[in-house]
Amino acid sequence: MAGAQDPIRQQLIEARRNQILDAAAKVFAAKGFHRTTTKQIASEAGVAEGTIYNYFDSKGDLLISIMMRLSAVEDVGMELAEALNRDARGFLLAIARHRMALIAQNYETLKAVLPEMLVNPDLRDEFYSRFAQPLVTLLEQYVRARVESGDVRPVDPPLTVRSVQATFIGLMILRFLGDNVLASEWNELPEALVDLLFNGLSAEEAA
Amino acid sequence: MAGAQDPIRQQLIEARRNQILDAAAKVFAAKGFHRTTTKQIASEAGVAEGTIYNYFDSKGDLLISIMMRLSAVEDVGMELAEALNRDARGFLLAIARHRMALIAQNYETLKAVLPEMLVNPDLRDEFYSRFAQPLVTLLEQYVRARVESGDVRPVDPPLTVRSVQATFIGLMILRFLGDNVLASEWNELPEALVDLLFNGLSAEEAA
Amino acid sequence: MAGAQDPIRQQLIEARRNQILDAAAKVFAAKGFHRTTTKQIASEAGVAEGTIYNYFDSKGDLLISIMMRLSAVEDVGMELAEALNRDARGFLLAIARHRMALIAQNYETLKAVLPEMLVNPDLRDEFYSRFAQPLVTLLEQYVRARVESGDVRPVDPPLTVRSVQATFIGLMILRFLGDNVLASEWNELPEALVDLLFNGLSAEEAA
Amino acid sequence: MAGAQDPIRQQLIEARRNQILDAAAKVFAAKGFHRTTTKQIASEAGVAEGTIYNYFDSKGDLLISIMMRLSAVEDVGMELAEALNRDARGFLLAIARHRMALIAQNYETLKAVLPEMLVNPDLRDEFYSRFAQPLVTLLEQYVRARVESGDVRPVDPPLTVRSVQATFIGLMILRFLGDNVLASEWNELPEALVDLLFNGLSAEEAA
DNA sequence: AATGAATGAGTCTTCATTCAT
DNA sequence: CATGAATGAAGACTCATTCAT
Repeated sequence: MAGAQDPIRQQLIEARRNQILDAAAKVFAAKGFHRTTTKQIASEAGVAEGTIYNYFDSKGDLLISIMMRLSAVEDVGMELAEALNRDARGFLLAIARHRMALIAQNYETLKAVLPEMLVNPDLRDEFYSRFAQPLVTLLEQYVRARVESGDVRPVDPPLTVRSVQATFIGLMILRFLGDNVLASEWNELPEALVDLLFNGLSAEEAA
Repeated sequence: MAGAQDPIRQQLIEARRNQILDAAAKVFAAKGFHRTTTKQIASEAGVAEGTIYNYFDSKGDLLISIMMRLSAVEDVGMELAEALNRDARGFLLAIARHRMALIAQNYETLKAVLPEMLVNPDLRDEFYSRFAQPLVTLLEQYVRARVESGDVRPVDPPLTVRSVQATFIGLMILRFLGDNVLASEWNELPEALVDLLFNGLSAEEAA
Repeated sequence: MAGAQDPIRQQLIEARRNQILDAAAKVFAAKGFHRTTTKQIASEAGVAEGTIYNYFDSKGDLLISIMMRLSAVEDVGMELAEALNRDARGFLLAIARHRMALIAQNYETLKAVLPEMLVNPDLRDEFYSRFAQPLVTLLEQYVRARVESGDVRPVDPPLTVRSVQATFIGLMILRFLGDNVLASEWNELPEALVDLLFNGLSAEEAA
Repeated sequence: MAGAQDPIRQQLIEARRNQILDAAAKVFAAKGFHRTTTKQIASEAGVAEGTIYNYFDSKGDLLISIMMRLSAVEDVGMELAEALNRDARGFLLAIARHRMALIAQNYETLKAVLPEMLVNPDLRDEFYSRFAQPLVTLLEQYVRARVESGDVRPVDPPLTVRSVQATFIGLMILRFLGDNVLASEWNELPEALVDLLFNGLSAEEAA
């Protein structure tokens, strides 16, 4: 009897958790973690305040759980396994598209988590090791290889790669800050970005 | 009598304000705005809690004042008036150096202000209109001009310019997140960055 | 149909009530009434939280019911009807043994009830009128009679009797407080106690 | 300047602490620790809720501090140094008077602390080692010596001594429970008690 | 102008109790 | 009857702000 209910109960629990996390992410994104009260989250989720604590340990646990849910979505390795086989431009474009899509699809979550992350060591380390570091490492290996093969100019790989990574992050921040152009042209960004990063601004041919 | 003292009094007041703002910026940068108590700020500044309120309206006013002090430092127009006369590469390098230096010199202030800015509309607008927008506007004008003159490839100016601006911001964020390479190689960044943005990654000549 | 089930149902209900009360007494004794949650009681009893409320009105009702169950055990009159016929020493010994045994056999229950009793008027009155008062009254009558008959010295009956009663209570408290000697020598207590109360400490003969 | 204020400030702090502890003890005694709210304590003390936390870490700290203040009052060694030189009866009387007076003078404090002590290990250990244990130890040494010297009958010292100690505690409990006789005759208790403990109930001469 | 004790509104969190299944 | 998720009132505690000295 209970055997059949267990999976159902698990699903209900998961659904309720997501319901609460969605509400929390929405309010955190709108007002910031500290300005958000548990009462507001409960109200947004359509549950009582106490219900939140049947599913999460604390308000801080909500934020961490929001980020964990994002981690589950992120999967650099998979997506880019195929990209590695492309030429440099194709690779860069795949990365850029993947990144911009990730940001667009998780806009609220990221807006909820990022400001607090800059200030909370636990979240920071989690983010850095899950999102920032893996991409930097992967890019660095790729750039080194392509510099050796001659496809890419002899740039400084660590700094170059961090600059590329920084561009993704900075564009997200600029969107958070309310930049209207980015909001409306977000889908054009990967192309423009790759054009910039791959070909550079200079009209002159590289000597 | 008061006539002679006024300027002196003004200086004393200004000194005390700075003493408090320095302390506040330091603690905000270390623990975040909301986790910082006025007691901690007072302790760091070596004054009593009440004294803070003789110079500032509220805790929030401290943050705004910290940012205002940064605004006073920033002076895009001045610095770049001369840069406009250089060639594209020189211009970009001047901008990058200026930006990286600004970040390095105001590291604590920026770390104090930025996370809260993402969450506080007042601060956000102030930052966007003072720091982000002016540079974007200036860059955009420059890029348009140089595209026309043929010095710069026919890129999409708005997106390109935002990407450049985003890179500066993203590098700052990555430093906040504790990236060691950026911390130690910060001074090498402008060259590497300009090399990337101006020449691009591609080893092939632009057709 | 229900006619035959009634007695059985009554037994089942009684069994379930006792199961819950046993669990409650155990946890109350270990952690105190207020620090105990209904969830802990349910868990200890092996039932769901809601089930408790099918048998008891409230958490407080559990405590009162625990005490009522103790009242049912206690039966001063019965036990001492025979003791009244003994000589003074035998009577005192019978009382002491009865009391110490009662405490030992209901250690957990008493430890659960007593601290809260000191603080809860309802429980206090119940305890005082059921346990303290009857014994005091009985002892007082007995002492008065024996003083008149000359078996007992001309003591102040009310104060003497309360002192004797106090000794029982105090020994229980000292055990609650973790006194190791009392825990291991509890069975020797009645003899030692009667020796003290009956003969006194003095080596000199009463003049 | 500040040199002269320090002692004054210390006195003010001590006065405010005592004001709050008095209020807390009063309300704890009346309603019990857990049923007392910090708001009630504040109201009773005539201060704001927050003020309590300028002087104490937590509600629990109030209780511990109440007990500590009692510890400062208690001074078994001093009082009884002189009593040791008396004969057995005089010694017992001195102890009894000292104990009954201590209870009477700290009635509220004890009523506040004792119930929670039975349930809180920290308080329990503090009480046992400060109040129960020292008196037991001292009595035990005294009884052993007097048994040897022949002034006291050959009783079992550990159990006898604990019984005496238990009587003091039990009398206190009976008062807490609302015994009217004890409340009105408290001052007569030491004599009656010593009469009982020293001479015993028996009218017969010890063989 | 400086101080820091006092304030009390505001928040997170707990947990006894209810009730739909 | 049994269950346990949902509830929300209640309470301990924090901390920005005030103000008498």
